Amino acid sequence: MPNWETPLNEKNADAGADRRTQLRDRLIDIAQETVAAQGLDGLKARDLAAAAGCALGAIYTAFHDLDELILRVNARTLARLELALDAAFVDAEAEQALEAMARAYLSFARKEEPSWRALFEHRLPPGAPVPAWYADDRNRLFSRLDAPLAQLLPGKDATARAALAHTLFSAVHGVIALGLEEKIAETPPKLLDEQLGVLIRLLAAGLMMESARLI
Amino acid sequence: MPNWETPLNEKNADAGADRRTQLRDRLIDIAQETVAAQGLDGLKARDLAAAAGCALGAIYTAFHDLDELILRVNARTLARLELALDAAFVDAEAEQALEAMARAYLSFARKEEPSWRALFEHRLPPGAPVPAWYADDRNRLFSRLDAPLAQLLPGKDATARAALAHTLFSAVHGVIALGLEEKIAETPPKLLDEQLGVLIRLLAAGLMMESARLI
DNA sequence: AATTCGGCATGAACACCGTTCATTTTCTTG
DNA sequence: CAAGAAAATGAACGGTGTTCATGCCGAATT
Repeated sequence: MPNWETPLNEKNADAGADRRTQLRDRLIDIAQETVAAQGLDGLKARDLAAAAGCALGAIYTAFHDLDELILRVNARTLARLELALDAAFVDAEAEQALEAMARAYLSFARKEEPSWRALFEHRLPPGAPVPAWYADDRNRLFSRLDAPLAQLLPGKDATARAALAHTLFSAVHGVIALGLEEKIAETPPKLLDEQLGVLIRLLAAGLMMESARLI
Repeated sequence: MPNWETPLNEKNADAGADRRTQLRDRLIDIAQETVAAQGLDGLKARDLAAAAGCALGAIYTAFHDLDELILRVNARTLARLELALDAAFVDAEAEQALEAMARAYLSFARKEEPSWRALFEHRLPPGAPVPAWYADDRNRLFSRLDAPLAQLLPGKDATARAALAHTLFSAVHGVIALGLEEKIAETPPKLLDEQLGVLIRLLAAGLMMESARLI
């Protein structure tokens, strides 16, 4: 058991910890590039160690699992996705904001398809709980829809709005996920653009009606 | 290369082929049970051979791959799903039929969650084409929506209707998939029921408006 | 400064995976 | 019944993630 409690008075008391986080970051960087280029299945412990210039076992001094490393990579992907959604968020009309975010989501999925797929392909071992920091990162995604929905449905309370945000996001995700999935249908890009527009038009019409009913 | 072209005049000329298909069916049966109980990851070649009472190599006399076996298992799952959707298809009002099918889809996903997940978790090796027989089985799913949509939108042509069916199915699938995905949100069952209802109400309202516009 | 000592990086080794193929076994055939 | 072809077998292969006895190195002590 290391002497964590009494760090010595040296200036580089926890130099070991520094090198640890340095290695962590380097491994996450490389894993991120690997996943972006070859998908989750392209991530191999030995290749990763070779690319990072460290020993195979060193990976397991920085992370408990490869799963933990993958969650870190996915967290970064989520952060990039948030940035992409925010960039699309023109706070003009609520309806247009929702459409812009849906289009941005499709655009991101296309541009970073392997990384985006990794968000949903990865499963932790059965019984392993999702780390709180990852759940938070993910929940922030849905909250992006909150402001437009509040504008569109002022009568709804916050929890109902959060549930609706989740539902709308899931619906858009479903269309995009199955549309990009070549195994399911191989939808031509133009058709997918069009069908996403159809979905949004249908949902928007429904929201308008909902809004009218609540008034 | 076996002498397929000239089966001999014996009564059990192709006894080998019979035993082959017999073994195939037995392996699919066992794999189906395994996937239903433990998910795709629970399917191991050695366990499968042991359960079937055959040699490890015998699996590869019946199937080229484990992937091929998995596709067969998934095809059976698709067939059961089709049955479940058909059972829910009360051909009364189109809107109610669509809702009933969505509810039946959620019910099936809950009752056979590991098998249902296997439909979407499984990926064939990169570059491998999807067998035509599997693509057909999958396309039949969407076609279930065609009749209600035709009733609801008589103006739309068949290809547009097929695309719309695909879109609606995908949206419902997205809500159910992310709702059942504990990694994403752990939606309480009652809330998921409710949100599926919300989605259907929104989409139905949109379809009504679409229908009105087309007339 | 020499010497001990403790903690950490190391990569060979382990358990397990899907897949193959030399060997054995089985069956058909002349 | 013998000879040959055909098919089943499971040990072996190459690959995976993970572990842990080993040796190294830097710090503390005499």
